[in-house]
Amino acid sequence: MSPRPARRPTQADIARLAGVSQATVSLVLNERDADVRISPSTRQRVLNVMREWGYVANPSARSLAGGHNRIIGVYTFEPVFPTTSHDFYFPFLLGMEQEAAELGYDLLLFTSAGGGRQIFRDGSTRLALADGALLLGRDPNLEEIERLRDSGYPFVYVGHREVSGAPVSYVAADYTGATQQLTERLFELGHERVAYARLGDADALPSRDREKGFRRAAARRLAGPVWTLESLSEVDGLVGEMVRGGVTGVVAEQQLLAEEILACARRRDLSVPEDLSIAVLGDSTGARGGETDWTGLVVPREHMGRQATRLLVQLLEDPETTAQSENVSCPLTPGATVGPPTEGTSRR
Amino acid sequence: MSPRPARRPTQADIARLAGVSQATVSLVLNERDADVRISPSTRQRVLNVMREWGYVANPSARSLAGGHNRIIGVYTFEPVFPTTSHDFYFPFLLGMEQEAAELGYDLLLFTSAGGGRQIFRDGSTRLALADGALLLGRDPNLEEIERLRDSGYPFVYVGHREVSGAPVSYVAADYTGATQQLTERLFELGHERVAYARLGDADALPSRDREKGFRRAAARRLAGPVWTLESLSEVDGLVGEMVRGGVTGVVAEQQLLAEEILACARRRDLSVPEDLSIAVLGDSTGARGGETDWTGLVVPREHMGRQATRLLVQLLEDPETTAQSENVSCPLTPGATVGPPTEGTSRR
DNA sequence: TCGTTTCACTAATACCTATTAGCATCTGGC
DNA sequence: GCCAGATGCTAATAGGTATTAGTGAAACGA
Repeated sequence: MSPRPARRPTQADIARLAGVSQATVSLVLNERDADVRISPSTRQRVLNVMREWGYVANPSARSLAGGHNRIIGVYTFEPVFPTTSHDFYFPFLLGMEQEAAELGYDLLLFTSAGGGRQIFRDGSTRLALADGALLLGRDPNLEEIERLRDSGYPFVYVGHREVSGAPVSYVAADYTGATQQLTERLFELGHERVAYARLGDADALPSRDREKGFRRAAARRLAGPVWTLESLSEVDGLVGEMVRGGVTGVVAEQQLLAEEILACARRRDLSVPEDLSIAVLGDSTGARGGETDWTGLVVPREHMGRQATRLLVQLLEDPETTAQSENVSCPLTPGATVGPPTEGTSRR
Repeated sequence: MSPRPARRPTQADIARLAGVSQATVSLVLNERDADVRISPSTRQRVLNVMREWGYVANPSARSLAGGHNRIIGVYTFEPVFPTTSHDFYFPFLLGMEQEAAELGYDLLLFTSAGGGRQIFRDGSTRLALADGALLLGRDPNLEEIERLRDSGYPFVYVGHREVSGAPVSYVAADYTGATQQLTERLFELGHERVAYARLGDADALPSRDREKGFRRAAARRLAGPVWTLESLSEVDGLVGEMVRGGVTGVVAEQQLLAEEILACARRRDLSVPEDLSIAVLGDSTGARGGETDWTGLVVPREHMGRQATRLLVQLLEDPETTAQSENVSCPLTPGATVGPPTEGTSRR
């Protein structure tokens, strides 16, 4: 075995040592027999020199010459740490890793972006180190996404995402469909007035998607109101209004909100699910009070990660494809917080 | 905003559109004012064209021109899936991600290697897509490691690793030190005869490291025997021998073995830790029977991941550095399975 | 012997960026 | 007017690989 080279050997080095041209080295390396003939003795000589000097092709040069590295980038709009954040991202990443492995792609995690995360810095972006990228995060910078779209760089957003101008590709959970099903379930069980409650911003897309599903299910029925609360301190008053207004079923957008509704109902000696049924539209990733068997939906994070990866590879391998959006359905969990209303509970 | 380009614009395109040279585009992009002056009007004109056409620098070209992309590869010798395997790898990955983030590097997970994993394929390796790589796995191909070493490609192995020829860099858990401490702890508590038991291969490096620690602690004492078992069915006989031989403390290499020893001791109405103290030298990653408060060591996976990443970056940023090995100490867990022997338990 | 085909390569070039010596012009001081 | 320095660029080249038109030599058949 030869002494370690001071720098990594190039094809030009191998060519000189084997007494052939650099083009021949490339042809031998890439087994281009169908196009250009190489004699067995020349081939063997080149391979021997490669092995002896530990030649490794430079992927940057390869990429520059041919265009692709089969690398998928993963960019998050928040740092993956602390751990609570990691719990949110982990199932997505798991799905992405599995699908990338099956499709023969490697994953480049953009960990270096640090605290003040920007896709573009100094006029360029590290995302371009990968053939294309998967974007995810709860509070993304829309201008950066639009700029990335305009740059022609292939990417898929994980989550429902609408931007100004031309559309972007995304894979979203079908919150609308799942919320509609849960709400219809309440009506089918005999609940006549069903309300919708959320905590915080009504304009966020996932929030609007869920409300849309609720309104669809409630279209031909006596719908209950849609409430937007600023803080948990308003929940007790809300439960009071529900009782007075004859509401026997509620669809709660966040698990935290659902838990508070449950607590207030118990304080009022209301039984759940008979006096008040509660369906929850989110599975809190920091699930702490694991005692309640909630009726609700499961956010299909792992499956979304897989789907997004598959869609991105499709975009990469067929550059004529325009922006695509796909929905992944949310499984429902039957749970114990939704059931038929008590007879005579039509408190009107 | 101009229509999306059929292909990504290059610096040559921007130069033509702005009426300057490609070199000027590069200088503007990289803010090279200290070296070459660019007038404000020219700068602005170039920046406008870049923004208008969504120019993104090609990192492959950048790398080829300048040499580094600040990417660390992560290569595992087994697929990261199924999930049991992922539980093993996850803490290492967590440490690596954190350290990479702090040092300003991105992580490239080599997911595409698939089932029949080889570092080298078709004369090249995808590892070279990264500036350097972290290797980990329980059953690596030593020839491939040696070949990689000889290629001059920078890497660090996670775990104690010895190969023929020149050494390789690695970061290992200090099993020797921790085992020595646990064994000395038994002696200090009054145990006079302490045995060592393992299940399976005595030649594996982590096994030898642990035994080494045991022998050090036992050097000036009445050491108990070192047992190597083929299967769990031999454990009952072993416990019988311990009783007859006056052994009151045992250092078990694997948690599975320790659990079986505990079960056999209970069947013989031996109390733990008084009649028989059990120290365990591994934290099973598939920890299932979480009821026992084991005295033992913690494998510092996350810390090892961090350390390996730090060492690799050191190798990358100082190419004159020779192979390094570092030990990460294993924290001890006090637990409840080790305590003073019962008075008069000197059953001899 | 001549023309055609086969064999086995190679010279040149493309890919895109960063770097730097070189050059033309202008300005200010003597 | 001459010279030195400042200003503002540019032409050329390096980095390493993949690709292909072109070429020289050998073999074969008429």
